[in-house]
Amino acid sequence: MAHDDLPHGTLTCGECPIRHRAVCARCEPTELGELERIKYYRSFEAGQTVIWAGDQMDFVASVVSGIATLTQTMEDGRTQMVGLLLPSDFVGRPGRARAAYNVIATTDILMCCFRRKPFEDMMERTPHLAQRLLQMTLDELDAAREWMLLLGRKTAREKIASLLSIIARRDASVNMMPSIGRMSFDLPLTREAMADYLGLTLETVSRQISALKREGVIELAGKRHVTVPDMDRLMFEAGDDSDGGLVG
Amino acid sequence: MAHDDLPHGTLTCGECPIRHRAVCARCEPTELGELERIKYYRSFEAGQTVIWAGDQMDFVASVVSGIATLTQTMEDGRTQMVGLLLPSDFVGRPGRARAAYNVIATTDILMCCFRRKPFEDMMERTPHLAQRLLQMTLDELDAAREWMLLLGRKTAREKIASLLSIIARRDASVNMMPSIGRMSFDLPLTREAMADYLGLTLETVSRQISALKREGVIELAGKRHVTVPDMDRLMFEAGDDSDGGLVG
DNA sequence: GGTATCGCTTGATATGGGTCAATTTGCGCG
DNA sequence: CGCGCAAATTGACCCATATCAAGCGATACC
Repeated sequence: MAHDDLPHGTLTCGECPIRHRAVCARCEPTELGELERIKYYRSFEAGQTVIWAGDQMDFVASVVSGIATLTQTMEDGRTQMVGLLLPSDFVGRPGRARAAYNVIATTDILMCCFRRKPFEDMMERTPHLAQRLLQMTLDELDAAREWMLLLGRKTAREKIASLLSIIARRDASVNMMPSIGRMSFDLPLTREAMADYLGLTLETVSRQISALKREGVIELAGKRHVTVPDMDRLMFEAGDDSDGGLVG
Repeated sequence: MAHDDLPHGTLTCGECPIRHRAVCARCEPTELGELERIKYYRSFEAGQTVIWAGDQMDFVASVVSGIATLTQTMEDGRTQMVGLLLPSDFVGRPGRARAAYNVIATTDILMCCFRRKPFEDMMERTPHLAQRLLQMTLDELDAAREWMLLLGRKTAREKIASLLSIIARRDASVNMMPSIGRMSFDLPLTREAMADYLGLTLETVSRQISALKREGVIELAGKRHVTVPDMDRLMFEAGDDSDGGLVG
């Protein structure tokens, strides 16, 4: 199977574009064949719960298309989103018996699943695979820590600006575009989902978006399509380092 | 070298007590010998910066004794703690050229360091080591996500109660004690550090601790020594699930 | 022994964002 | 084309936490 024919979201190596990230067909043809044998596809409709906190997880998976969220919930219903799963993202931790949070489909999604046991067995034997997963997990950890700064110390306005600039950048990286100057993209989340992500209420999200629009930091076409006339301005509003440098 | 003679904080296997966590002398004597050859010790005084965001990191390390914190900082000085390094915790991610945050010694600390390059080379060859690091990183990720819920959705009182119960449990696990009923421990952090951890101001931390004391949830001897008459009560105040179950 | 300092506590006041409630917008569907 | 409903907006009010400020107690240092 040629590298370019791989289904979107297939596990591939670190040299490939962002959407393919764990084991490379070119680098490891034998391993890829083995992965092919233990994989299957599952699809879920928007709103469906893919994994419930406490579930026995019998598979690990990579998102092929669509968007899902990881959420933590308190007994009284307060919820906090703790991660966003976009195409190519991996879910289901090898070695974990149970899930610690809910995975909920935001749009219809398709996932490429691997049965847990054979996947873990394979990981035992192939350092390359364990290392790729380690890299991906470290990336997630960095993102989670960045998010902790946002949740703990940023104002509502900065939180919104941060979220917009992150979505803009992920969008740009998928389309292989630079994320500077004027940019347009669709919001893949409702106001409520944004609020859960940012530790705010949906009313505050709405008010801050209106404020940014009123002040010309963003333009809105409909409720979901955003145009940012000047990414630098948005990054400034987000309170991020002006050098934009992602260290680490 | 007998297993029990290993210096506190040495990398060991998953079957060992919490303080020894990456590679096991009994399981992998050869590898341990190799690790022995590339390791050295470094100590830092309280307040010293061990690693500065943006640093080229030439080593990875495991905390042997003392406490350090991971912090993120914004340009205007707002800081958010994003991790706590206790004895046995690992820092310096293989494959990362630069640090993404500051590591600051809270007390005098001793670290067991491994030169980066040989460590990574060794990881290439030993699936066991990469897998142990993956496990540890997944644990950290779970903790980070738990923390995101706290930062985004908990009240000041719940935040304080959560922090106290986490410290109590870590303390108990180090001393191999159960973490139920009546417990005593020392706070390893100043009020300001607690505030940075919780996304609060130090005044609010102080007020909430006073309130918990006034209401009998905790007792204080001096400013740092805490006694919890009833862990269940504290957990209730923390807003955590009453079943106490750590799923995942 | 006196005093400067640091960590902490407590009080008074200000304010950002939450809460509750009323509309408005926009989209799917008969 | 208009109905119905969910999502989003906007307003009024309130409260939890931040901010600013004063004072306390222990420890270190001359």
